[in-house]
Order: sequence, then structure tokens, then C-alpha cells
Amino acid sequence: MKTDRKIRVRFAPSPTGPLHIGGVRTALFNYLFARRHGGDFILRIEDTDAGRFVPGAEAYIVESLKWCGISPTEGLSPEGHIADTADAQNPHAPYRQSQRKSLYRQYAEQLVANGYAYYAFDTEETLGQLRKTAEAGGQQFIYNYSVRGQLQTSLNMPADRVRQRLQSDDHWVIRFKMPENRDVRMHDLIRGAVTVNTRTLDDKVLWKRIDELPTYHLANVVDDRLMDISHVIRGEEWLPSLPLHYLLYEAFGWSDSQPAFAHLPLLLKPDGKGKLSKRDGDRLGFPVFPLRWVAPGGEVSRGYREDGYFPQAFVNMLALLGWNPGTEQEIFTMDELTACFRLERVIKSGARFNPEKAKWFNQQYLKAMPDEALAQLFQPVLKAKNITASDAYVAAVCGLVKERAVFVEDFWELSSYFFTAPANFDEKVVRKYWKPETADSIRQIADLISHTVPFTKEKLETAAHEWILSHNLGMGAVMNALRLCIVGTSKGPGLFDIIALLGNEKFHERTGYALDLLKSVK
RNA sequence: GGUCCGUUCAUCUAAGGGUUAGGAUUCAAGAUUUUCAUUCUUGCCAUAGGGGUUCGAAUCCCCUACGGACUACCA
Repeated sequence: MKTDRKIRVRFAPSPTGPLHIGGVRTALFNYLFARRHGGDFILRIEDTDAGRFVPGAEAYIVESLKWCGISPTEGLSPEGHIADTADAQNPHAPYRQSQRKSLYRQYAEQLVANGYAYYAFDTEETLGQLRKTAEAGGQQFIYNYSVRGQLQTSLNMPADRVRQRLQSDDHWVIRFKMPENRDVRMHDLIRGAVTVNTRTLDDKVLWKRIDELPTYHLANVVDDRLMDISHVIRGEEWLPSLPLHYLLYEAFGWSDSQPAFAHLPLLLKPDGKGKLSKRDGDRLGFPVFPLRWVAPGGEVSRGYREDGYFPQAFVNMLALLGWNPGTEQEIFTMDELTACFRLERVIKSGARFNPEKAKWFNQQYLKAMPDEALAQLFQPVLKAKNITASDAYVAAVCGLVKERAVFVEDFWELSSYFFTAPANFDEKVVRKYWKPETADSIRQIADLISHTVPFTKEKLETAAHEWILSHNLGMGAVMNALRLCIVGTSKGPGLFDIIALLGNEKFHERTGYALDLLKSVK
């Protein structure tokens, strides 16, 4: 392989449903690799299976990448749709394989002409039957050198008969003629040398007459060649078909420009066995999709975006699943990820997905976010509750409670008392801190606080502390009781932060109300 | 079943023949604080098993076990 080749990678999902987080990670690694090497990152839609096409899936893929900040350099029109007309930005359009349909047949037939592939006329019923009888006998049916001689193929038919069948029949396919016994030596950027003998491989279908569409293998190799892809970075599930792809490049005579391959480890279930699936999310209560997805049948799957994750946190979490920079840094911006991403540092083994760590990442990002930015996110929540407050006030509230939150959605529960006075008081706290003599102390200290000028945190704090000390009262007892009056419970930020922000008037109202309500408590 | 890939604390991972096997998450304890949280400190916890090679192995080789992927006219 030439070393001076321009780096060009592609993310090539199939629009058969919502992109799941494993797919997002594959896209991310491709994107990081391309950016790090100043290369191109191409988005290509592999919709060669008309039967599995799901409406909306393509738009979902595009929107997911956009949300994550993973932007293709090629394959999207300026309006953000899959590019279907060529221009300077998208010279290889269209990028949807269904629209490249007419391209593939000639390549498949070239292979037939050169003896690397052949026409097969077996019906699906025949094959199903063959498979069934083989399995009944405890054998695995495998369509390769061992059976192709007995089947209806162009390999064992006179040429004019083949021509006739090609004309009259519209159910034939073109199959790759897998060599009988050859060690295919391959190289994977993550796993190193891999060798497979072709004996165990089958004669894969490359092209189908019925819908005139290629299968994945042909379309993939042809398009990667036509789009001048330098590195194929994809999931580990593709490793078993790597020998076929090597052989295909060889058969086309393209070995010299064959891309390098890297197979990424899979994402596994948080518990139990197997790879991460949609069901795990439902069962364990976390999203497996970046965005909310409503299936055509109406079934709803939750998404990271709708669950309140920041895209940066989500991407950061994903990046560290199966890769690490070798340092102890864990929080990365996209630019930092780009700067230190190395394919060689991708882990070989599957990574169990940990929803707890995902939350931790979000918390880190939330804590680091400026109060003003958080206020902008919190304001809509307040508006929905018919609460009007200034940006400055909301920002101050966010600043006080953000260390306790994982999501913006947590803010209301943590800070409601900044906006509405507590109507009732936490009984456990009342029992613990409201003693017969408490009301008297509260009345006095509330009076002192109300008359403190200026009404700032520092001033209030020193005044209150001095008063408590000089009256020989327990700091905990008075403070917690006072907090109870203002907040309604015993949790929250520094009490004088709260009081100062609330202001004298509200402070006065709340202590008055509390003293009135709690006067009967003994 | 067959083929291929993999295996370090519960989880994500570091240590490319020489370290008391390091960090992070979770969990537990303590300190701080008026409370909760944060923060800080500490603790618990791992090289799957067995053989080699070597002065020396988590690291190289072999076997076993376990896990995963693939085994469609799906991708």
C-alpha cells in the first residue's frame, strides 16, 4: 500500500433502524482518525436491502451525527441531506447505494468474465431444502466448491444454455467462486495478522437479478474503491468477511490500492452475556440510542439527548469505550480527542457498557459549565411551570445547586425552594431539629438577620454566627432549624447563600410562615 | 457444530520481559461543612487455569476453560 495516500475513511450505516451507540462510536473513531490525519470523512448510506429499509432511519443517522458534532466532510448536501448530485464538495455522489444501482452489475460481470464468479440459478426454495436436509443430518450446508458442481450454475452448463437462462429467468444471482483451499493472509490494524483458509468460506452472493442490487460485499468493495477509501474502520462483526473482501480486491486487480482495515471491538451488555442490544436499555433503564426513536409501529426508544445528556459528555464517554490515550486524562474536548487518537491504541477485547460511568461523565460536564449557560437550559423548565425569574437570578441558583446535579432535569428538584416557598416541612427534620425552645431562637435570629445591612452572604453569616455563639447555642441546632424554615428540609447549599439570594422580604415571609405552622410542634 | 477474534479489580482500563500490578467508575469508612452535595484521605478488589521459554512472564509460545462475532439472494 502506498504510504503517501490521502487519508479517506467512511462511515457506511444501513438505514434499517435507529443508529445505536456502537454505530455512533464507529462513526466517531472514523471521524477522529480522519481529522487527526487531515483526511476526509465520508458518509455513505448502504441501503442495498430494500426489504429492511426503515423510513426515517436515514434522517435519524444524519441528525445523530449532527448532534454528536461528528460532521462528515463528504456525502452531505449543504442542506444536510445525503448528497445525490456531484459537486466539488461531493465529487463521488450519489452517496446512497440505491442510487448507485446501475454501477454494480458491470463489476460483478467482470468477475464472471474473468472466472472469479459465476451465475447461479437455484431458487431460494432449493437452497432452503438443501440447508434443511443438511441440518437434519447434523451437517452445516455450505455453498462452496463441495456442492457448486451439483447445482445449477454457469460453471456446469453450456454457454448458450446460460445465455438462455439469463434471458428467461429473473431470479438468478452472481456468486463469488471461493477458492477451495487457500490461506488468505490478512492484516488488521488493531489485531495484527489474521489467516483464514478459504475451505470454510462460502460462495457469497454478489449481485441479485431480482432487484438488480448488489449485496453488501460487492457494493462495499466497489464503492470503497470508487471513493478512494484508504482505511476501513468498522465493527468486529465484519472480521469474518474480511477474507472475502481481500479476495474481491484481488479478483478485481485492485490489491495495490486496497484499503487498510481496522476492526473495532464490540460493545457488550452491562450484565450477563452477549452484545449490547435495544432490549438491555429497556431492561436496565438506560438509552442505547443517541436520540429518541419512534418506530414505524409506534414503539418509542429513549435517547441520550432526550434523557438530558450533553453531546460532549456522550461523545467523551463513547470515545473511552475501547480506546484510551495511555494517559490518565478522562475528560476530552473533540479537539483533544482528535489530537491524541491513535488506531493502534484501540483495545482488542469487547467493552462492557457501563451506564453509571455515562452519568459520571455528564456530571463532570455539567459542573464545568458556566452558570449562565445552565440558566439558559433551565429557563424553559421554569417557564413550563409558569415561573418567571431573571437570567441573573436563575444563573445564581444554578451556580449554587449544580454540584448536586447530573442532568439539567435535576435542577428543579434541587432548587424549587428558590422559586416557590415550601408549603410544608420535612417531618423527619422537624422531629430532629424543632425543639420546644427552637421557635424562640428562630424568632430572635430571624429578626437579627432581617435587620442586617447589607443583606449579603458574608454579613449575614458573621452576624448569625456571633449571635449563636454569644447565646451559647449549638450551631447545628439553630442552623438546621432555620434551614428547615427557609428550604423545607435539611438539604441544600450554604444557608446564607440561599437567604442572601432570596432577599430579605422572602426570608421574612418564610420564617413567619414557618413559625406559625410549627408553633404546635413540641 | 465449524471458522475467526478475544480474556488484568464488579465495570472501563494502564503497565509494548524487571513496578509494592497504576488510574477512573461503583461501593465502604473517615475528614471538612450548619445540612446535602462537592472536595480530600483511606479502604475493598484483578493478571482465567495449566504447562513451557527465560536469571526473570500480566507481557512470548502451547493446551484447556470461558466469552464474543460470524456461519442469508441482511448489513
